[in-house]
Amino acid sequence: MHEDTLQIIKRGCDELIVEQELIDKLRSGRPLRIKAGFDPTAPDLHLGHTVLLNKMRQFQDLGHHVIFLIGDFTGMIGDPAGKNATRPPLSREQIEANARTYKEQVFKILDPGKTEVAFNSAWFDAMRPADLIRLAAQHTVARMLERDDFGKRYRSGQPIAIHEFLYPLVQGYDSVALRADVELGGTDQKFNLLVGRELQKHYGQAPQCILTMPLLEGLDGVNKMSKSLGNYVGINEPSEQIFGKLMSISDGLMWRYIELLSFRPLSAVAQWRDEVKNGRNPMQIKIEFAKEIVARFHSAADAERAHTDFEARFSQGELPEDIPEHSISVDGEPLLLTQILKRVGLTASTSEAGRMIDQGGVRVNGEKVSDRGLALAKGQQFVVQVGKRKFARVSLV
RNA sequence: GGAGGGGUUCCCGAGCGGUCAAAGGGAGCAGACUGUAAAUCUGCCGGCCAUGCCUUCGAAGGUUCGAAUCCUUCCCCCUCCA
Repeated sequence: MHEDTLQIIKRGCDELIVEQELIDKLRSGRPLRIKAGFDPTAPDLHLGHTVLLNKMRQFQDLGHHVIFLIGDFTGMIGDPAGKNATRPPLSREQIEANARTYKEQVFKILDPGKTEVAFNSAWFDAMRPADLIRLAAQHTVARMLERDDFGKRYRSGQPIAIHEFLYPLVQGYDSVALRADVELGGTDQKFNLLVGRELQKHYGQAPQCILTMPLLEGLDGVNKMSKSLGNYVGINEPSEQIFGKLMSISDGLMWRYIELLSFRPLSAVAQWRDEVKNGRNPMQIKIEFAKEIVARFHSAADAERAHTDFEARFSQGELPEDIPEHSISVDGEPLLLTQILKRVGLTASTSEAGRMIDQGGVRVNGEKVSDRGLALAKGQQFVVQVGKRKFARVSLV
């Protein structure tokens, strides 16, 4: 084993269980089987996912075999989050479509030649009820309740459906089926990952090592980054969006993002911290960081462009480059601005449009609008703006 | 199977016959201030053909001039006992 292999593996991670076991496995010299599971329903990857993907990539670079597992069977259960509904299984076509989308995105980070994509329906669909009962017999309710969210919900009187207990078992069994040497996951996965170890022992395998990665906070700095909360930066987003979103995070959160997402050496990051301490504007560093990320998913040229675009737009108040265009047909009577805002999707309703006008958040061609009765006649072309970020170019025909 | 508690607007959570589109908090949005940051302050925060009208308080019926509030049935959740 190379001297710094372990250091590379451990960099940025939250916890490694059990370190000595991993050292022994690495010493064996064979390529290790590295497993990481993904939800089949969310093929829209964001920066939060890349924390894990980066780690997978590091394993690949060290010569190991990475298994990208799509939990299409697990998806029926839905990771327990207080909802007790089972989800209908996705159709074969949907799963394959999602898998394709995954690959497009994941291979921006992973090496396609060194990645095995697997689906856990492959072994669960073949399982008979008796097998499932045997699997369920490997764990106790008391141990399930050790899982933090189960325990909390149980104590506070929140419902827990039986099938939710199956989730960790199913995920753990995947490790058995794949003969995983190491499983990667977020810190929130620790319990499930540990169940994998237990099950492997029951099925006569050496238990997998567990490497947990910290969860990346979303743009709000409070909740973890997730699509449903809308606080995410998608890796497929246009470069200006990625840049802008990263610029909007708070200074404190910025350091967290740099720690988990930047590939810069830690010494360079330490230097940044010193500079800020000595009075450098943190925004400068945020720009450097945002450029690094844009360059990773687009290109260095795109990163430059996003930066200059950002300067023009916010430091000098110019209009953004790509304003969505809409044309609305008007017959005779002028159209109320509130109606236009709703139709164009800048506000959710005419009521909201009216409120926005009252609050001084609406501009037409840069002029603040204060009259919610304003109507525009056929033939007009203009740019409407709601708040700082939402724009539309409208022509009434 | 028995007894009790509960389901309120995005979330938490008050309300318990009219003054309720429903307190308070959180989230969110807009404005001021800025570095499109944070913090802070102010305002908004169901919809509409908009000084009025319509839809909402688990579901469906009913009582009443009037219901989130009372009654009936149903659905769902929790606790204790078995």
